[in-house]
Amino acid sequence: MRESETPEPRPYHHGDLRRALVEAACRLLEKEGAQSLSLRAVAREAGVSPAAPYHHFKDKSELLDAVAHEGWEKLDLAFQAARDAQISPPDRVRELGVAYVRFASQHPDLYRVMYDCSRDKADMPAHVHENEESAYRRVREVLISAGADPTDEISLELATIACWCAAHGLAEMTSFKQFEPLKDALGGEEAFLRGVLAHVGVFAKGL
Amino acid sequence: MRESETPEPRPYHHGDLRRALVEAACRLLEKEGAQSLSLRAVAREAGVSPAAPYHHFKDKSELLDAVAHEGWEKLDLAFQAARDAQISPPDRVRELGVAYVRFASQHPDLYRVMYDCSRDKADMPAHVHENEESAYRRVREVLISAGADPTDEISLELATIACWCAAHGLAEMTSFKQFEPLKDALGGEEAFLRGVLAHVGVFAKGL
DNA sequence: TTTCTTATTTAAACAACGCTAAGATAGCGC
DNA sequence: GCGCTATCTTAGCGTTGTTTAAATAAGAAA
Repeated sequence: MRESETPEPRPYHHGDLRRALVEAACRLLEKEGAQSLSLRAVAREAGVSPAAPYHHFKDKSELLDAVAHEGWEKLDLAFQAARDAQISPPDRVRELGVAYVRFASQHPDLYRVMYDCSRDKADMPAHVHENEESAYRRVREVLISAGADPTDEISLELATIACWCAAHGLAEMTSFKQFEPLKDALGGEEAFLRGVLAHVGVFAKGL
Repeated sequence: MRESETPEPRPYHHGDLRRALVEAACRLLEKEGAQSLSLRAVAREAGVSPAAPYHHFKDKSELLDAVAHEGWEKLDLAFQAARDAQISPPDRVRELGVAYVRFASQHPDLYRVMYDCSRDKADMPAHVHENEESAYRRVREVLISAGADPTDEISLELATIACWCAAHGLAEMTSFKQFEPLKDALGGEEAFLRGVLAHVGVFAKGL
């Protein structure tokens, strides 16, 4: 807030502690895992006292909300390649699914935080669901261009939800070590993801 | 503590504290939620000191493992109706899916513990995957009797995994309040579940 | 400048947590 | 009786999330 125009004249004691805390939390998440992500550890990583975060976040869960928000933005970046690819609509649905699961596979602890926040509030994240550019809307549109009946609102929504469920389920299960042999047989995790999604109706045929 | 000499002859100090702790944990899970399920609270609920559980479980996660085990057994009971129903194989796959998600919807905190245990060990629960009676095998068999090629081992396994992913994803997302209007439009959560699963290829057509 | 006001941070403390170590107690075999 | 072992308790350690009060620094007003 209120960042001034010189290189580093910190307008307040720390500068932008809120931002620093979120970044420290992300750093710890990659380094130590979700298990050991305590508010005190975040404050320690940012070089401030344990009580400092409370001037920028109501409580720990609000810090995690901010981390999750950062996560959904990173996921959006991971989507870009699939979004811009010049491929058929059904293929694009599947590539969105692959990008989603691959992101979760590469940042498991961040994904866990992202999803736990949603679950605790019994809410889909705003990024995913609400605005016009959201992945939810995008899947919906691709389903239509792949042949779904645009007037059957209910069926369309059910199909979109089925997409998300399959992607989320796969995202959380892909690390199970029971699947290692199958991944090897298919030549890697990427092929495994594509293989599973190919068996989910909405991903396979566009409806 | 130490209720007076009741009919039952307690062979040790408490009788079967291990069992009592698991039951106390399940009770707390229904009453207070997963958030407030601490080891100390479980001990309190069971009427013993905070250190007592450590003679029956190595640490907290081992207690949760036992609770999760209990959970998978309860889920197996919830499966029975769908298993024994006299319906076509594709219908049975879907009914298994509905039973799975409905269980998670009715016992959200227990389901969370069940799944967190699996994720922390990067392992499918043994009940689900290993033995001959497992739901995993059962889905597999039903897929075959519904027309899947029994010789294509890889495709069969991918389809079975797709089933689990969709069911798990729906299990975790069904409580999102964004879906309330849709549930109302369809006449209840049960219809909503069936509607979503109908859009997942493996549930809809058996392959 | 000096003073006042407010935003930010710290230090100190509280209750609760997971867990460990030491000792007390109860059941069992001898 | 004796010892032995499993079980449970009391006490304590280090950590956590959170609150309170005091210190400090920045901006505005005099």
